[in-house]
Amino acid sequence: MSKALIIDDEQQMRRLLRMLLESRGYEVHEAHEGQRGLQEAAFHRPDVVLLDLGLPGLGGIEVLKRLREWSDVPVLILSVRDQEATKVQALEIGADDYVTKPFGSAELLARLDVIQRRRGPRHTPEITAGPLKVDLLHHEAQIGDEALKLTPTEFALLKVLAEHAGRIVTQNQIVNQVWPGQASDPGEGLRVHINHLRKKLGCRGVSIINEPGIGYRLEQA
Amino acid sequence: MSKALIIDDEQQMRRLLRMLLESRGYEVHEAHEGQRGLQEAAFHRPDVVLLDLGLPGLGGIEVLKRLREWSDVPVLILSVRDQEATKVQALEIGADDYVTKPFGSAELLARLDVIQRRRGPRHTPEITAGPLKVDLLHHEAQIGDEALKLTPTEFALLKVLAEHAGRIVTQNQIVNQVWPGQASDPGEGLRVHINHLRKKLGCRGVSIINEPGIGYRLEQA
DNA sequence: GAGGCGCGTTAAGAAGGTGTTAATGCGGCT
DNA sequence: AGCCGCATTAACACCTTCTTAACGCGCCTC
Repeated sequence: MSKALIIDDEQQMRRLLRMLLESRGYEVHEAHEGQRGLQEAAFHRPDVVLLDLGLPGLGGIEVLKRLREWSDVPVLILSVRDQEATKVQALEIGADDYVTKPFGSAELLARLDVIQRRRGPRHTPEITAGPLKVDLLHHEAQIGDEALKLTPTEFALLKVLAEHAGRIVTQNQIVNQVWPGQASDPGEGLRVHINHLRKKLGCRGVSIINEPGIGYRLEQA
Repeated sequence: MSKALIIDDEQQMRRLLRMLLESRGYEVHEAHEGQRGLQEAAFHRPDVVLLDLGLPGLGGIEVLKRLREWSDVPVLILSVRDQEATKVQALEIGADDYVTKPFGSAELLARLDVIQRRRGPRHTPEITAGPLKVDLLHHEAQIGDEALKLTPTEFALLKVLAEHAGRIVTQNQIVNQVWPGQASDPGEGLRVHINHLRKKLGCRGVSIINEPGIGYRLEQA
């Protein structure tokens, strides 16, 4: 039997969804709050997740992000928000479909079937900058076809630079993102790791440029 | 490069879609009529199909049916009709998504990405990675012809690694899947079980590689 | 041209993560 | 009750990575 997980704060909506799903033979679990939903997901291993975007506390987008850190379960977003930007964001993060409330029950069930009959490779959020690809989920980076072997610090550093590829990144920005919670030490050891990165990048299409007194910039060359 | 096929009778719509798709790097083919669309699909083998429901002659539903007789290609339905029954019918026949005209271009592109990353059914009750076979149904694993005697925890661990064979699996991912519902303790005992697995795997074609600070990777060697 | 400043590079100690073995505790089985 | 298998915990040696420090180089200022 397939298992479904409902994450929604409105009790009425949960009841409606539960009825729908149970009529389809699903084993249904519920959570009324994001944090709790993640726990339920880890525990019950649902075959499909129905996630409301308008959650109190941990928001729907955030729940989806965290869920995708370790699971590729099909997720259908339910929301009252019909703004295109929101839809696109959710879909890009890894949602499998986006349905606007109010919705038709038959359509919802049909869309549930669709996202379950096609399971595919995990959606991997990644950053691309020229020949460089940074896979945030798997902590893998590759340049062209060749994989880079990076330490955690080097990876975090490359991530920051790649996110703003082509633009200057302040030393402060880098330090704050790579070593969060620390004083904004203008980077004694930053230079060392930049150096390591440069060596590993070699001269294969991207290079780290220094902007004296300001910071660094990832450049395609 | 991915190939897309547009089947729509309105020239203006085809031009709009072509522009959108080409801006995304697709190689675009068009058909203004159902029968013709099927021929194009057979000839070009597109990676995704955008199908209008309101076609003259051979209707969109009929096109989808015939397409599904021999092809698994992801299909996104475009239609001015917003009736639920129509949506459900299309989705049940095998459409992967249903977008109502008029639509937002960003949303359309996002939904295209989604249905393409979901490609390829993975209902295999069995995972293969080089000489390693993991039978999820019978909870058995074998390497070459020889069966492995694994404890439940070791099996769950090997399963996670084999599912993403060749790629890095984060310690978080492992812990969440092998010991669900627990705090994401980066595994005191994870190392022990990895050790046990390595011993049982021996040096018979697959090995577990550690990516320090990140996780593990199952590698054929 | 001498000095200061920022940066690149290298080396070495410190910190933290990992591999391995052994001991403990729990539950099922005889 | 006693045995056995497995999960968990603890302990320690080892290795990778991080940090710190030192030094050379180029550029700018004075």
